[in-house]
Amino acid sequence: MSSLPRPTGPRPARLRRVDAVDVRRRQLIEATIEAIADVGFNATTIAEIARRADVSTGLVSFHFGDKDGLLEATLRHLARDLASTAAAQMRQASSPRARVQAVIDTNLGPNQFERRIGTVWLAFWGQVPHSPRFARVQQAYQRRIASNLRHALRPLLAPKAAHALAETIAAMIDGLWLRATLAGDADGHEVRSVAGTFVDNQFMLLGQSR
Amino acid sequence: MSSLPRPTGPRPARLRRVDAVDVRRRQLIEATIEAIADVGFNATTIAEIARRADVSTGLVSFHFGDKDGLLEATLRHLARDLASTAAAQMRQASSPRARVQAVIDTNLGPNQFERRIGTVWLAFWGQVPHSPRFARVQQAYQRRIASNLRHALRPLLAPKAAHALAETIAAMIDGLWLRATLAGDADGHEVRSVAGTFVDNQFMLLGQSR
Amino acid sequence: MSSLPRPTGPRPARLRRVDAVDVRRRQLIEATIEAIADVGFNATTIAEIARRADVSTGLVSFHFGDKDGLLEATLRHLARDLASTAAAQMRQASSPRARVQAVIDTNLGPNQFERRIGTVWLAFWGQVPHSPRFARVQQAYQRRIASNLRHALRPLLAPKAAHALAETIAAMIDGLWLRATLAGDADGHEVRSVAGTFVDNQFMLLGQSR
Amino acid sequence: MSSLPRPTGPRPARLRRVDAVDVRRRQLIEATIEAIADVGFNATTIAEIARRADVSTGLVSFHFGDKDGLLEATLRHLARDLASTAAAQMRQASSPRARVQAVIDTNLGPNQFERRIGTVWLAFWGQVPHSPRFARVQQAYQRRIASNLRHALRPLLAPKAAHALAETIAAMIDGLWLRATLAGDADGHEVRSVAGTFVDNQFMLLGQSR
DNA sequence: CATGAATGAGAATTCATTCAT
DNA sequence: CATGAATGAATTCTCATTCAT
Repeated sequence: MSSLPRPTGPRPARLRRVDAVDVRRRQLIEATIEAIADVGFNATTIAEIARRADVSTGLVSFHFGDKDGLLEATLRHLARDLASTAAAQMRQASSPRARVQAVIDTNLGPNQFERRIGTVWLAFWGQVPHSPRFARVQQAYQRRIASNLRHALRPLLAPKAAHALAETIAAMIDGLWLRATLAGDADGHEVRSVAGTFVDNQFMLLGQSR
Repeated sequence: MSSLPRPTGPRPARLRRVDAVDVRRRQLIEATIEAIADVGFNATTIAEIARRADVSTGLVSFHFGDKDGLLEATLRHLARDLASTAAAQMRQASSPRARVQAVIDTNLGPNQFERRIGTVWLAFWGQVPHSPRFARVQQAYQRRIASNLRHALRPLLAPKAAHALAETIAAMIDGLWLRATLAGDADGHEVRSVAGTFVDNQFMLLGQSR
Repeated sequence: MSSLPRPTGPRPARLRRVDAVDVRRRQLIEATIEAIADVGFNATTIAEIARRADVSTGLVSFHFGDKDGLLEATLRHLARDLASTAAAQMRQASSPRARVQAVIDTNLGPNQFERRIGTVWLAFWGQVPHSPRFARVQQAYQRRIASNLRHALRPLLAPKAAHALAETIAAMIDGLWLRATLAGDADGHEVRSVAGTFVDNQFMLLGQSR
Repeated sequence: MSSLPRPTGPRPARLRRVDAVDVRRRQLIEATIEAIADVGFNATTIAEIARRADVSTGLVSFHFGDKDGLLEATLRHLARDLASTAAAQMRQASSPRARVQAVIDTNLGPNQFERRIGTVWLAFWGQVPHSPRFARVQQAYQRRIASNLRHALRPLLAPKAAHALAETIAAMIDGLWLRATLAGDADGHEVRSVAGTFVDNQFMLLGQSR
């Protein structure tokens, strides 16, 4: 309608096709997360997801092939989200202790204690042992946490010791998260401080053992 | 058919009615555990369970009302199993440290790392946020661990500190278990030693802080 | 209700379980034949079949696994029917010529020209090139016709010549049947006489060539 | 955009509009034939056809209205192909016997034994009894064969006899084709010779009966 | 107590068709 | 002319539950 000369360049007035598709995919993934959080894994049907995303049921297969494809994309989305948060927090930390705390804050951060997120992770974990697709994503996530922690501890410890402590801290993080989520605790504050104290203690012991 | 008076006494030749029923219930619960472990929560149908138990599908509703009843009974069975193992190990422990170790050995014992058991717990946990029935059982289990640990630590610590340390140890136990199970590690040995070392460190710190 | 002593033996008053199951299977197969004849292969849905058999849709998978299983069973039923009719007619024929006529009468008999039957065969044949299951049944049927004809001709001809003539007669039978069915002709009478004349001619030629 | 007068004449540089459209239609029809031959009638979806023709799914409705329109056009294409081949072969034949042979060679020619073509005819025939559109095309084809044969036989026989023999030969042709196609035989050579011998015999009998 | 045939609601998936771009 | 995202009805298959035997 405008008679002004369109600026040449990569930017058209409307959303580009490919972007619109990405938006739709995101929309379906969000709807999936909400459905799992609200009604659980079993009750999360394609119809339920489509209803929440306000699209037709057929669209899921169009964009994700089948339900499993959508679920895997959803799990990947959750994992990627966590990873990018972790990366951002790690960049801002300037000491080993701070970097460890960054990992803790990411994994036990408020986001992760939202009912919306926590129950979804839990639901996926319940499927992991019987879904190679989920297992792959889950393993990548698990390795990334440990790797982040090892990297943070490297300046202080020999590789083997760094590995052991990283695994211990990772377990503590996951355990605290798990118990809080299963108990329905919404508050991550106390949990984060427990984890912090735990790490402080470990670092104190490290200082002594030197 | 015999009109002779039945000898009263400790044991009739045949199984008493009530015992036969218990055997059937146990048989169905075992089949359920195996089915969940083998094919996952979603693929565990009544037909699948009945096939494994070598009974007809109709029998489930007879003994457990409906599928959900069977599942809840199965979860209770798992929890009770763990509790009785814990009680037995606790009785034999004579020091606070040994009692803590008993909790660790129970929860990270070989049983719990059987694929058969671990994936089943995980599967149930995935349902906990959306099943009040499961949630109740799960909460009881979670409280029992913490209570066992608090009881073990009471001789050494003030109630509040005991509570905090108990929660920390419980989190460590669950975290180690979770990571090992999700990663498909079958070996509980290493995990138990990590937990032991962790507790040793905590006790060492306790000694210092006095 | 009767107080007479039951005759011991294999025959209970009511239908035996296994017989009832057979009746149900037969019922579903008949419904399938009618559905294909009436509305065609594509429009023959499980719901349509169940409606005609006056049972629920779930019963199909219970008895035949899936739709394909029912379709294969239906094709086998048609083929077996034809085979048993052929066998009966062959037994009553006392000369080579009569035996050939028996094959003709079976395959071009009134049954085969019922709309109910003809269109169903045709529908299956359309699927044969893409269904190994159907192809197997079809091949068995095709071989049986040729074998019947060869057997009838054996007293008159050397094996090689018998084979050739059998194939020719079989082709004539199938071709007549096909054209009549495709044209919607309900009348098998004319077709049978054409086939008969054709065979007479062939036999006449045989007589001359000797 | 050009305002120059288009040069009238035999051929413009670009394809004319109407030709380009014809090319597209042909392209879609060929893709349909290949799809039916490869995956069967039921699995031949519009998406499958579009994929093979390397166009979008929407194009089908544009050019053929709907799927059924495309299928009918495909069947007509097959029939027209056969008819034009037959016409060409007939023109070159100079005797009644040769003209009959031309019909045989056309209908049992190598083309018709290509898997690509044979299974497609068969698939359509399976639908004929339930599709008036297909039935019309099929009847036209069937009549044409018979008419060609009658025409070839007219110099030798009275109309009634010509009709009868034409039907017999047509049945033989279709029967041979059918059995060969259903059996998956790729070779038309043997089949053509069987048909030839058959006709020779018939002609010999004709000579005798005069 | 136990069986297993039968039901029927509900789930995933497919696919012809439409339509804004 | 052409695209392909979107729709939504139709279909198959699954499965917890019931109930006559």
